[in-house]
Amino acid sequence: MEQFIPILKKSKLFSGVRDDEISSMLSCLGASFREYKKGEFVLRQGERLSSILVLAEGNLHIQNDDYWGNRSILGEISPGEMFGEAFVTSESETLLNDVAAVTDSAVVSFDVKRVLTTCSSACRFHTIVVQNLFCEISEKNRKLVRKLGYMSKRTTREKLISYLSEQAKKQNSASFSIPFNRQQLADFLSVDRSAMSNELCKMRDDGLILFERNRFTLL
Amino acid sequence: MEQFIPILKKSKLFSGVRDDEISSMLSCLGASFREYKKGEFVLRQGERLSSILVLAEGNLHIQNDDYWGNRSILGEISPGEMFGEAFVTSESETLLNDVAAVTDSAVVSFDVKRVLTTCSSACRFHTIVVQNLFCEISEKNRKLVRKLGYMSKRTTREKLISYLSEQAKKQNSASFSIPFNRQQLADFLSVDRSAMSNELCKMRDDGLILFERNRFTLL
DNA sequence: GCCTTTCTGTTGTAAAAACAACCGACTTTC
DNA sequence: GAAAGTCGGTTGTTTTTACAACAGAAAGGC
Repeated sequence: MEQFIPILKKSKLFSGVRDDEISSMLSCLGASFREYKKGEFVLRQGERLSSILVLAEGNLHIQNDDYWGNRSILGEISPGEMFGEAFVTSESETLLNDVAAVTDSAVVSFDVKRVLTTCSSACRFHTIVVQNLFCEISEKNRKLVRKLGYMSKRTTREKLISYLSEQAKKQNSASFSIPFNRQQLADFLSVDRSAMSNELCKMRDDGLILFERNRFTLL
Repeated sequence: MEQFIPILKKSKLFSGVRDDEISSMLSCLGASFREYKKGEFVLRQGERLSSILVLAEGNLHIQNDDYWGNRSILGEISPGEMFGEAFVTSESETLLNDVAAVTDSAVVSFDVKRVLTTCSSACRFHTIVVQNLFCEISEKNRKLVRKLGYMSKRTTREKLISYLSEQAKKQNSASFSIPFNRQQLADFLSVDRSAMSNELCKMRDDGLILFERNRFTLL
């Protein structure tokens, strides 16, 4: 487990926690670790979850496939990000989505309930981690709200504009890369890929954007 | 403020906290209270927020109106529910939506940062409230994920079915009321009201559902 | 009661998206 | 380096939605 301390140290959840504190938390919380091959499922819809997970390396998609094979991508997880946290508090509710490894990935998991329930809050790291936990779950919340913003737009063009604008803002530049290919972006925005591809080209012809592969520029 | 203790006691945030503990928290956290008339805005998009809010009575909508007057309803707040919590942790980010009073409402606000930052976690209520806070923000998170589930459906019919099924499940009955009228439901699902109304009738003709006003039965 | 406002359903038309099929460019694999 | 697979773009058709305008029912005010 020790090899992940540098990675965990950079994660938002352990931000501000010293190496030796992380180390003691890992053993205290019975942290475990697992690797996943590209395409493998880290979590499956309908499962129950009792641990919080942090992606150590790789890339994950939170997604959902219906009977007819239509995929919907809820979000994307980058290294250092926490996931699954919203489902550990509910005894009754099961996972609403699959989590799949887009590339070979490594995941660290541990029982965050213990962070919240043990009365050892006197320790410095407990206080910090609880705050970090709250910050990161809030951020996830805002991410979902922003996504609902894109999805509530009525036309594909509006969805694209709101998503791309947000990315430009986030990356502080009119030129930026997105973490999706065309099919994935379409699944993320819940539109048809070919129709979206078509709309992107129209937007380029209208002088709104430039793009090449997953790199976009807003004009 | 004291008059709200019975209401706050029933809220999820203070679940498991004794009256006298709530009382001391209120003063400790400098809780304040305000009433809003029907139609008034409790929060406006773009504002910064430093307090967590709890609805004591009435009904609120988290919503967003674009330039052309198209409204999008993100969610609905019932008495006892917390809101605004996802925006207190971010110094930089401003509110993404308005919060409007659908009926005359009363709101209690207090600085939850103090719950998290003070080192007085030794007190019983601090521990409980932090746990409650985590549970409720997780629940909010799941609510958003569920909403994204409805919105990711491609057709109005599918959106309606997924939303109505979820309500039936939540209320544990094939017959249930929803907290929206037609226009509000359309704004919630981001579809056109008349088209949705039309689709509902087709679904009734197809023997899928029965409805009258805001009461629905799944068949 | 009567008037006004709000709510819901209906219809027709125009616009947009989904769907399906295909093509060429580029990658990967053996 | 040939074959298979992936990716992005294009086109035409069908389906669905948005939009607009209207009408009847229900609710609320005076």
